[in-house]
Amino acid sequence: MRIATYNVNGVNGRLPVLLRWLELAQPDVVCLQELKAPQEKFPEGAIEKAGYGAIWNGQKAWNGVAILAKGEKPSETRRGLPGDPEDIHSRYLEALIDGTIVGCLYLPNGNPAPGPKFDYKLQWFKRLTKYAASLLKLNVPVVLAGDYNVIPTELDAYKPERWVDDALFFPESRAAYRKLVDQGWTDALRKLYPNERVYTFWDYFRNSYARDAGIRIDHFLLSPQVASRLMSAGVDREVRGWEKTSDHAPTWIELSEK
DNA sequence: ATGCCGTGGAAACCACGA
Repeated sequence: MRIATYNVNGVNGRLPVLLRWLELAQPDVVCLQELKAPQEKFPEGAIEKAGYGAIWNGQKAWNGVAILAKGEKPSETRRGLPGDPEDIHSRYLEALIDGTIVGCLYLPNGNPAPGPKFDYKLQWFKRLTKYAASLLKLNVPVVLAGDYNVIPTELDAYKPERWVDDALFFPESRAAYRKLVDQGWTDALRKLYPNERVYTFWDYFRNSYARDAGIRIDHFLLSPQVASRLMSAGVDREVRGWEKTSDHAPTWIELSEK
């Protein structure tokens, strides 16, 4: 089973690119972030025509997450993180697909830091960490995939020194990510590429993609029941070079059958 | 050192992103 995560930066503006990539890559499951579309404007028909069932948690203009599954509608198990009824951002969606719990998340950016947006990021992180612990306790296959908006280590940035004043690389952000992983999750890409620079995002400006000035912020965290089935992983980085593309590239993992 | 580009929504600019 191949599971992908892709921050599309606008699902309607990105639709041609998304459909082209789906046709090419044929992932079994896809987690999308930054739909930037209200619930009623999700392109359900086009995605269905491409062979995918979908559930989504939309929001006007910002945020928004979706889960697609080839040939079936994902069975929704959760919409939104627990712990803060005041939080109206659409940043979490979860489904049970083929016996695996797939959580699709879009963690807050947090800039400018410090400030209220950074506080919100850390709060959201805390809620995610608490909820993730409860998922681990289930002792079932769980994949937490998405845009974590965290550069975990210096190995995950083209020029780490450029990011020291950024919420994605603040010590608190990295510590929060480390604390989450240390519950017992496996960072799939880093597990398979322990010493290599693997990027999932390149700025639109400064010719970043051509210079390969990227960062790794889209991650897969695997529960032990899934980690043992991890066969391969990668980034479809050529998609980042397409016309009218997102600033993120699709990232994926391949799991063996149970 | 810098939102330099891009998206969406509202309004001929602004918020937001990383």
